[in-house]
Amino acid sequence: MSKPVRRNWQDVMSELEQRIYSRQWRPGDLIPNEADLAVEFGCARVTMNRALRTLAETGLLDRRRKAGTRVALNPISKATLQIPVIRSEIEALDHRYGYHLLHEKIEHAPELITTHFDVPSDSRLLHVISLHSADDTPYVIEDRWINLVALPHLADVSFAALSANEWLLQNTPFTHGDISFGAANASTEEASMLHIKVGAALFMIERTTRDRNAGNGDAKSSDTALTNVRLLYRPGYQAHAKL
Amino acid sequence: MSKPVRRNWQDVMSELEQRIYSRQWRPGDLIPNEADLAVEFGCARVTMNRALRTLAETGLLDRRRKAGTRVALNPISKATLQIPVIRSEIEALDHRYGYHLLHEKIEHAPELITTHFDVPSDSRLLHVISLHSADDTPYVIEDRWINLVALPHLADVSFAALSANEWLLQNTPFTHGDISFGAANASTEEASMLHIKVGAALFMIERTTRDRNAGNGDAKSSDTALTNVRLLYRPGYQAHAKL
DNA sequence: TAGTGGTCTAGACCACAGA
DNA sequence: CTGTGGTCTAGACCACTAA
Repeated sequence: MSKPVRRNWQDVMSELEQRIYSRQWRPGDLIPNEADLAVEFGCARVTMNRALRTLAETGLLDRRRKAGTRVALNPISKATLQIPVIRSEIEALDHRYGYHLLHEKIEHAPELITTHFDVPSDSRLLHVISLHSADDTPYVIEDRWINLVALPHLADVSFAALSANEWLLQNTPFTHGDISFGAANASTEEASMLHIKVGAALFMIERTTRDRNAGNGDAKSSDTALTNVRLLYRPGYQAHAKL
Repeated sequence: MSKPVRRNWQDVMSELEQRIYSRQWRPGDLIPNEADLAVEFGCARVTMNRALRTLAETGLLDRRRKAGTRVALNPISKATLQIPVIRSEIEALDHRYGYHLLHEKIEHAPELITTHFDVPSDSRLLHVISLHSADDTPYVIEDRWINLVALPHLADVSFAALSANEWLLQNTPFTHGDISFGAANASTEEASMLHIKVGAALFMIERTTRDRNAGNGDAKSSDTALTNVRLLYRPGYQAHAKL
């Protein structure tokens, strides 16, 4: 029983992890190729591939064709954050979800937004500001711009009852997007909305979602920004993730 | 050519995505099972499985044995954040990296930390505070506690020249951990370290790394916390990710 | 050019959980 | 109990890229 037969790719992966953690394979080391490892572990190459690929995805290994597989020098931690719908997030905490529409208007957007959306700077875009609350305590401010050029049918939707957050998530397919995290001091307005002191540190998420196949349905306006949202969370809020 | 033969799992996945984005399959819909889809697409079931599994991992599909595969109601966005070594992050921006050790002492830790580490509350833990800078501008404060019970050899290491961040990443294998993101107002001390105003909103990352197979090398003290670090970034800092 | 990872296929068995 | 996804296997060919 010198080499207990590993049954599935997760077991194989664990064993590989062990070799890394135990420093039998040290950072930078070139490890044997898939085929050899598969033989050594007594599994099919596909199984070994899955184990190695998964480790590479988590950043523990670097793989390159012909160059082989190496233990990563900087085990770049990849944290996978789940970004739930705000309502779900609040209800999962057993709080009563509340939603208030504060502002909904077609406006000329600041240049920052129009360049981000890649639309003419005098475009009229839909601006929606709303407040989500948990047990009647303000939870997060949602400040959103919607690209009516790409989503013209949204001009008539009212977000009085249902948040744009939910409506868009469930009704607007997007192919990709980018997101950034930061912090901001509460402005006077924001402070009064959240019932907190001016200047309090707020956790901020800013997200832009895009669609490669958007455009009004005719052209190939690839990579169209659909909406940009800035979420300002109440003080003390933290987003959690596992490594 | 009604059904162009899809060659690889990524093509298959794209076609599946299209059916979702085009709302041919709407949120909540039950879609055909793997076997049927494989026949329809003219590929092996394993290939279809890979495509479906990948979509499920990105949150676009919900899969359950026997219950089948459904288009996710809440396409929970999963953002994968890369957490690089601070030095790499700064150098990648073409800035000169600087490091200053501000504090390094074995102390009694606050209870918050000792309970987190699951060590006796009077344990003496290594406390390291340091400052990372970019082109001589303060970039981030690193406030770290190290579990000397699990990592006794660290008692003698000096972090005067090399940051604990790097040393630990490259020398201390960890199997998992958790991380949280938030915001904090700069305290008087923090403000003076970062050369900013008191109260400025700072983006904060707090991370605890653990090891299942730690312990001093003898026992099976599973799930031992190795170190906890709180990073306070200069105002304006943002972490970016793709969706 | 040759070695390595990336992927496909067909068939098989298993594990889980809904009906 | 039975349908579904989860996985394994062996062999094959392909794609990339370092040498």
